[in-house]
Amino acid sequence: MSAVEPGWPSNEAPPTLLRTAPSWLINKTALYSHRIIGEAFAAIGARRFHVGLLASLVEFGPSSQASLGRRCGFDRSDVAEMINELAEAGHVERTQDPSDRRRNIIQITDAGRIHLERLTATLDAAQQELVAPLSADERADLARLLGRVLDYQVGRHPL
Amino acid sequence: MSAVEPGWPSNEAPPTLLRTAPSWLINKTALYSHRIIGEAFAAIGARRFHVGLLASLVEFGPSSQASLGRRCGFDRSDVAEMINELAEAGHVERTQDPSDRRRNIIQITDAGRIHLERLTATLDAAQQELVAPLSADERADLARLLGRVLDYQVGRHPL
DNA sequence: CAAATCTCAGCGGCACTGAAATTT
DNA sequence: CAAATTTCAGTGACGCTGAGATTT
Repeated sequence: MSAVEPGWPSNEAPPTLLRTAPSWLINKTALYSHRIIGEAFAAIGARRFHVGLLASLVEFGPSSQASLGRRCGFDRSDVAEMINELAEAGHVERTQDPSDRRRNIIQITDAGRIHLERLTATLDAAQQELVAPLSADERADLARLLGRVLDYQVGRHPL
Repeated sequence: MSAVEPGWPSNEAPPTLLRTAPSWLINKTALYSHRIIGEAFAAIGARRFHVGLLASLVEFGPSSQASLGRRCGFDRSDVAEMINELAEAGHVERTQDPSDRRRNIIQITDAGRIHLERLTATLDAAQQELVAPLSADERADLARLLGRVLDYQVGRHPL
């Protein structure tokens, strides 16, 4: 048995300080997550942010851009751009709120719902690839632990 | 008991699809990690990449830039820039390898070792903040699970 | 007036690509 | 010639800031 983990080139393993640092483990795992999910979405002409926005609109109904941003953890200014793209693709409709004319009301379209179904299936498959080495129990543990950290941090600073 | 997790604005929780997606949990947790560690390092005039490179040089001795990049998971071209910065600050020395003149030999300096000690202390404190809501056992579980995912992914595609 | 919303222009950190030059 | 290393120029996704215009 070796001190080096499987998968690493045995002569060029990462320094112990990184290997045992939760922040490094989280960041590098997030990098693989980006790659795997990003490629899977790109293969169907989608982007990572689509799924959160559309799922939000389905679960909570029509929303303002600001509310969508708070739910999904996107900056207000980025949401404007994202909605441009989703509206251009016909996945959402943007109308002005007559009862509060500062706001846009964003609604998902039928095409958007269909798109979301593909996104969900694609995301599920990509995520299975991501956490492939973990058992079902371990996947649940990981989600639980990350959720605890996230809840705590969100309580200190909003997403 | 409510269905909404603590910390979230009760009326603007994230959609269930995100909340239960491992990729989203990882990405958002990584975002907080970036912020917390980044700010802690900025407060002492340091950057996140310093710690990995310097720790690598201490643990494994003088290395080429390519080797440093493979150990820490940095792109070859980014390493060149990073070493520029560390050399400028006097934390490393860059000399040409006489036995293989393609390579640079990067060595940590005494100032670099002192810098690393500060970095390590700062990182430890920042990481405690990051995983504050978890018990010691849970922190170990989280590191173990992330490490398993990382090892698996590194085996498929290098860092 | 204070606060919220939308929009735009721009910035910075970061991962990455492609290509050139050198050396093995 | 093939492969490895360094370097540079540039790209793109992403998180974020600041400011302006509008409305509540």
